Amino acid sequence: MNESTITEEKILQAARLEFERKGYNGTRMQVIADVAGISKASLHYHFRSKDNLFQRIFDDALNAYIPLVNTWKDDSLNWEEKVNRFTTDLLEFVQKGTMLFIIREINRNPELLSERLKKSKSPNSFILYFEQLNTDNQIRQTDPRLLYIFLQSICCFPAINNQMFKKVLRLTDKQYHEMMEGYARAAATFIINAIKK
Amino acid sequence: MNESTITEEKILQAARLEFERKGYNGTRMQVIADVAGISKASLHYHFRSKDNLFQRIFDDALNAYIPLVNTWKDDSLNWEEKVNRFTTDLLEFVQKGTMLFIIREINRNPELLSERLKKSKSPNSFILYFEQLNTDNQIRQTDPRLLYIFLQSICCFPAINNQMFKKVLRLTDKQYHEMMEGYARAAATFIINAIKK
DNA sequence: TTTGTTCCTGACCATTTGGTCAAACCAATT
DNA sequence: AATTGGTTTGACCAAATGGTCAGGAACAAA
Repeated sequence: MNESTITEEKILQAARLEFERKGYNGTRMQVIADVAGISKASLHYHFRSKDNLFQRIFDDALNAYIPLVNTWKDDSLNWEEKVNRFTTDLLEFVQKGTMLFIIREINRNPELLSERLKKSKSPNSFILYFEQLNTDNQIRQTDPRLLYIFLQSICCFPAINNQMFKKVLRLTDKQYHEMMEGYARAAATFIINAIKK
Repeated sequence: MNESTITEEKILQAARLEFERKGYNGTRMQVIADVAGISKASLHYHFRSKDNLFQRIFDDALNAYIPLVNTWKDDSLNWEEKVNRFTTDLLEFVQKGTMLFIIREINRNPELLSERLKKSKSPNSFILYFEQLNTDNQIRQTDPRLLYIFLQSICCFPAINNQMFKKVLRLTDKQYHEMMEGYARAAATFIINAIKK
């Protein structure tokens, strides 16, 4: 790893931190430079502009997220086990705090999504799988699209809205964290119960 | 309604629009003034500063939200009917687009919440109600706090993440809107199925 | 008509912020 | 030692932005 790559790695790390925490509009190039331990001029040398740097960070975030929610591994597990793994994987990602960042920025500028998601070809494999389960009558008849939304919501929202949940449920950070330990499993069970015959 | 109140109402309306769409950092006082159809100086005459105006808008938003999620009306409906009404009410509020605003700003500055929520005394009435249902063995044993989170998530998240859902599920605006028509009912049924014995 | 009050505005200000640039630095090559 | 090419930086710039202020318009009270 040469000198330049090291610096760029430091920049990306700092930029990720700032953009995720403060959002595009709240982020200052000077702060990124400070956190990365370099000058602002050097920052601009490596990444031409704020927009440019942001695009890079946003792409990385989206590329980590999309495969996670757009694939439904085809393996030997039965559907209940699959639901369990899906919620676990999703929750692990979502804990990193990237989810609010993605949503916030898409909302600020919806173009961000359209530019990047045109390619995908066949319908979501999650949908296909649950359509089949419906046809085979293995679950209570449920619109797979709604099911998808329910599952995503249950997994993603607590990570985004944790401040509010803590307050309203009167939980300390520690208590909330403890509850979240078993959350993936509880969520999966809840969903399974809802559609099991 | 005197001259001043009319102007202030126009300002508040414009400010709400801007703050909700663009967030605190993305909002420009000049734009609020333009939308309200007055000068920036006049804007400052009525609301001393940007912070001041923002506080007002944020308070209004929070005051519309909190009672909605913190109360569980005690009436003659049975628990399934209550779930139905709760989801319906919550979804109606959430459609207005205020939810992402609240979450975004709380995340930017958690103080916003702590300042405003210290007063509430007894545990959330939703929790109390479902604790009782558990004790009476009327539902499948479920941690009421988790249930609360599940319900909130299912209702709030689709309104926040709609851009993403549309893309991933390959739905047009019209299709998505149609699906959302019956969403409150579907969500309630889903939740009821999950905890019904 | 004069005086006073409320509301409104153009012009202006200080600071912040993304971005540029010439000069310096430094390691490798000749 | 001299040259070269990539990297870093302090100083600087133009635009944007929140905020101020003196004065003007509108209207009512004296």
